[in-house]
Order: sequence, then structure tokens, then C-alpha cells
Amino acid sequence: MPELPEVETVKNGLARLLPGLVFTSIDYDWPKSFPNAASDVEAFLVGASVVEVKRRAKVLLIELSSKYSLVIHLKMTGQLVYRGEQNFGAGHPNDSLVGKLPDKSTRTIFEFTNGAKLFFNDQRKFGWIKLIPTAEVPNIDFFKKVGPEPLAADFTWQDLQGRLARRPNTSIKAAILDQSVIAGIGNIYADESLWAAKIHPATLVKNVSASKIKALHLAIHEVLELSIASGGSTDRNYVDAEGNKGSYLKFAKVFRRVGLPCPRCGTTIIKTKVAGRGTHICPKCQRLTK
DNA sequence: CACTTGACCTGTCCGC
DNA sequence: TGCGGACAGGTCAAGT
Repeated sequence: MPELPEVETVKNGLARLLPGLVFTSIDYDWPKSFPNAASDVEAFLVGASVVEVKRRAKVLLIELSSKYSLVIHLKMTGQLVYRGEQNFGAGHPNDSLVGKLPDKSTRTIFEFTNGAKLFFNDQRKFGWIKLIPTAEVPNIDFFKKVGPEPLAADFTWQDLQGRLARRPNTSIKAAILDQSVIAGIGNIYADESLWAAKIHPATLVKNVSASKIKALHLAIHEVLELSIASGGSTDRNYVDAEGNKGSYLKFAKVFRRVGLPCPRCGTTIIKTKVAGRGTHICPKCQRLTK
């Protein structure tokens, strides 16, 4: 589910809601979703307060006063939904969704001294939460190899070109989905960015010209920024930290638009498979060059 | 080594 | 309606 814009939106919500709150308890039913031992929870979570909420790539970081952090990956279907006085109560519009929690996909529940709760829901059980020392966060395997943030001011198109050059014989789509090349892009924004840059997703990286890479760099910026401004994409079950859906798919040009006209040339959008993933393209705008 | 394919899970949708 | 298979926004391990 969540790619960079969705995780950024969840982060922004949690950063408004959580700092200062103190954990009282945690409840979990699926060990893979929260692998820490109960002794870790007692020592480093219960009684600790939230200091700061951050995002790196598609990972959420909740820094605690205990010098430990909750490191969270939502993977395909993870949700992190807060329920407090702000968004819960008789007649509140969100009660239809937030009020039903916990539900059958709730894996972990965090409770705070003010009575608020944070629900980690994950239908497919791919996501995880780990409680680890804040100082060790940069050393986890994922962060050791993850690539740069695409929206960082100092991430230039030449940087993208240089990192793509490490994967010359794979498709451009597989390359930008590779989190060690560039962080945060998933299937939706890969398809949207490649359409905007007029690149066929199956084009081998070595056959993508410098001018196309420059266009792709710009496209990634524009697509991700529009999505963040829209609160992300809700295709199936993504919601933000207060249970609200994102509206980016209203602006999507190819993703989930099979059979509809390309907004640029009118050609019918088709769906194919590239890099093992469902892939949406305009067959006229995005030509496969050898 | 570079690259691709399965596995991890549950739920939904589509064709027979 | 029921049933089987394909598919779903991510990442690893294992395979070629």
C-alpha cells in the first residue's frame, strides 16, 4: 500500500497527534507484526513519551524519551490510526471508520495515559513494528542500503543518473522500484512518473537517454509532491493517521485507468506486466526503445 | 555478481 | 451461489 506520499501523510498526522503522549500499554496478537519481547516493552516503551515522529523512505520512526524508537513499515496493507478526543466521539464523521477499531485486521494496539489509542491494522500481515535503540536505527539492514530521498533539495538529476548506472541491464521500472537506487517509489508512482517522462517501463536502463533521466527526475518530484498535497492515494485500504482516505488517484494519469484515454494523446491506456508488477502505460506516448 | 522469481498473508474479484 | 485462480500499493531470500 503505502509509498512515500502515504507514509509522509501518516507521519504528518502522527507528528501533530503524538508528541508528549505517554505509553501505558501495548496489546498484540501477531508476533511477526511486533517481534519484541515483553521485557523490552516494559523497559523501554511503557512510561516513555513520544519525542518526535519522522519518516525515512517508506519507514516511520517514532522516537521515545527512553532513547528507543518504534520503527514501522506498513508494507502493502498497513494502517496506523489514532483515536483520541480529536477524531472520535458521538456524531463525529469519522466514527464510521475509527469507531469500529479494533477490527479483525488489528495486529497491535498502543494505549496512552490520556486514554487515546493507536491502532496498527494490517490485513496481509506483511508490515512490522520494531522497538530498537534510537542510536541503532541507521544500522538496520534496510537503512544501511537505502537510497536518497527523492524530494531532498540536493538530490539532482545527475545523482539519479549515477545511481541508475549501477543497474544498466534491468528495466527502468525495476530500477526505480529498487529502494537502494532511490527511496520511496512504489508501483503507483513508478507508473505515473514514467508516463510523465514518456518512458516505457520495460526500457533497459542503459538505453534511457540523459534527457529522459532528467525528465524522469522532474516527473518524480511533481508526482510525489502532488500526491502529498492530496493526502496520498487510496486504492484499496490506505488511510491516514486519523482514518481519512487520500485523493491522489483522482489526478492519476495511467494507474488504474485501463481502457480510458491517455490524458495527453487520447490513446487507450493498457495494462501489462513489467518487473513482475502490474504496469499501466500509454502505448503511444511510452515507446519501447532498444 | 546482476538480475529475476517466489514467498510472506488475507481478501476480493472475475470467469466458469 | 460456489469454486478456483489471479491479483493487490513491498521487500527479502533463494534461484538462475
